[in-house]
Amino acid sequence: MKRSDIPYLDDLRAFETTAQCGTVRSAADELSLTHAAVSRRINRLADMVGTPLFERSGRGLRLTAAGDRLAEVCRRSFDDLSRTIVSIRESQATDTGAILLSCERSVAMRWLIPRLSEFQDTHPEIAVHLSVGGGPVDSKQNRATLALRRLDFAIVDGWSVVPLFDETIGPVMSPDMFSDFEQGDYIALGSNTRPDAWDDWLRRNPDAPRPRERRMFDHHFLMVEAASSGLGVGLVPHIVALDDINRERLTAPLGFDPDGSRYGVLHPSQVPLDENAVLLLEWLRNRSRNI
Amino acid sequence: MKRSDIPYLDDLRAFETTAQCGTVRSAADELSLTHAAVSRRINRLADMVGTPLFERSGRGLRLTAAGDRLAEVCRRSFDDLSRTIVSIRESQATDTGAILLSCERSVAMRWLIPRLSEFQDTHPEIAVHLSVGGGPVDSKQNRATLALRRLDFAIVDGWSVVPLFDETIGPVMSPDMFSDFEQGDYIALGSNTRPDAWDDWLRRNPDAPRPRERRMFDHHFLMVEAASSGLGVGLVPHIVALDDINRERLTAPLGFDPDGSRYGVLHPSQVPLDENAVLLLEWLRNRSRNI
DNA sequence: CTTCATTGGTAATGATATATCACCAATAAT
DNA sequence: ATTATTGGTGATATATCATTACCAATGAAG
Repeated sequence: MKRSDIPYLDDLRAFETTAQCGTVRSAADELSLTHAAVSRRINRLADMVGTPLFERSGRGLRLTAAGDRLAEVCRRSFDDLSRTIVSIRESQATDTGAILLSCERSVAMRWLIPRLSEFQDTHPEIAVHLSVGGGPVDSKQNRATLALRRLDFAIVDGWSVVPLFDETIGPVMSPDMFSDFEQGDYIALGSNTRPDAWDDWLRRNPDAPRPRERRMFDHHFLMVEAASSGLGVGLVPHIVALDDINRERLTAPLGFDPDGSRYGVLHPSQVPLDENAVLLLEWLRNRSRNI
Repeated sequence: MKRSDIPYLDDLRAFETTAQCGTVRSAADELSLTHAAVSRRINRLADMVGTPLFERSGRGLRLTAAGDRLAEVCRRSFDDLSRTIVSIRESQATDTGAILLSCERSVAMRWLIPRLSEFQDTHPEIAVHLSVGGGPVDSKQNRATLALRRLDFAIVDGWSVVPLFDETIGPVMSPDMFSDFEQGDYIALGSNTRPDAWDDWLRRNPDAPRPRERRMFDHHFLMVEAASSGLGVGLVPHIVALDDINRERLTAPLGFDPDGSRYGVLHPSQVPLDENAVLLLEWLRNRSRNI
């Protein structure tokens, strides 16, 4: 993902504050600025996005649809950042001895957390701090952390990789939607995090029934939830659908095909893993053997 | 939440790029800056956070534990922002006629989405675009949107509120953890989004068994998932635990008590709701009648 | 209808922030 | 020992940006 699309935070903050306050002038008060400064920032942001964020309504402003979406993402992101920063400020050196395990959100929710209690039962003395986040690992070297990742990026020097299993993806749906799916009477559910997933899959599976319609979600895990709730057919990794298939909340009539990528655990190769981390790593390998 | 804890985006971006690249100099190249500028930004950010984000390692840097956490939040937030911005750029006027329904993440996943298919079955012609996000509603007036919210903030002028139900919260756990809970041999699972939830609840329920330990998650829905997976006892709103209780994946031995707040649907009062939105609103009221 | 207090938008200017250019110290490889 | 890296820092020139004026448009009050 290119980051060239990110404007200045100060612009975003001015915009978000204005969205909350409702008027430029009250936002300016809140930010200890003049309304002129706020106005400039908002306009520059709108230029950058390519769409007006506000439209005039009487003597005030109202958000456009695009502005509404952006405002909500801003608020969430700022909340996340703010919360993490105060949390870091407070929890100085609280994490003594804990293992930091980083993992993608969907995998954490649908695979890791449901199995983690087993590990905790056998090793109650080991504290595992779970940190959600995917994508390339952050730096050449960071803390003695394990990172469970989809290996779709270049491995940075200084990290060791323990491969776990191949990623396989396939269409999944609520069992009572199977006949609709066979007849091509289904909505394809996608996520904006992997926008080309359906196109790629349909190209590789020319005989599969074509979707009647498409529907995008902002997050992968919302899409999975929507699939198990019968809103349509989701294209998901096997690992994420596993438990719901066993519970018969989902079926995968066409099975799962490898998409080339694989999952693995990354850890810094310079610093040797401590014994707790080795235990967790071994447990991860065992648990993922039959996927 | 005060937003005074948010530093400049340019600092965050310099930090995040450095975390990804591994060295200040390569990050400076990427950002078309000199290494001096990047170094300054990182140091200022570290001052703001109150903790060193990097520590020297040979001639390079490595993230500290705090830096690691912050880097991951930065990456996620930037990805989110970047993705929505390009998505807004592309999808100009794609959302014609769709209802925008905004809803908190946890409630969307554990309550709304599982029920939404029912609404879609009876009204397949109505497209509902779901947008996750909670907290105060953004502007005095925005699009013809419905927002399902916990009403723990001041209602802005220009919005109408349709109350739905009172919020009740209570401790929930996997059924086989019940005896441990009774004996006070349990881990209290909390989320950083509502850090005082357990303290408040324990104060209001002095006879309830006290937790042996605490464990915080970065997000509410991770905590709920951890509770149903048997990692401990979560303190969650009834609406979020409802389905898992019916499926007997969770029990709530002490039931749920009102915590003073309530849920409702917000919509702009100036613009009249179109008929589709009225249908959705009515459906929401019916579905939430027995909570 | 007029007046007045709002609203947001904009051009020019001066204050502020900041990137650069030097340096330096420390490390690693040759 | 030498050289090419790394990151850090002080002074200065630069460029950003907030302010101060203004203006147009709207809505309420008289």
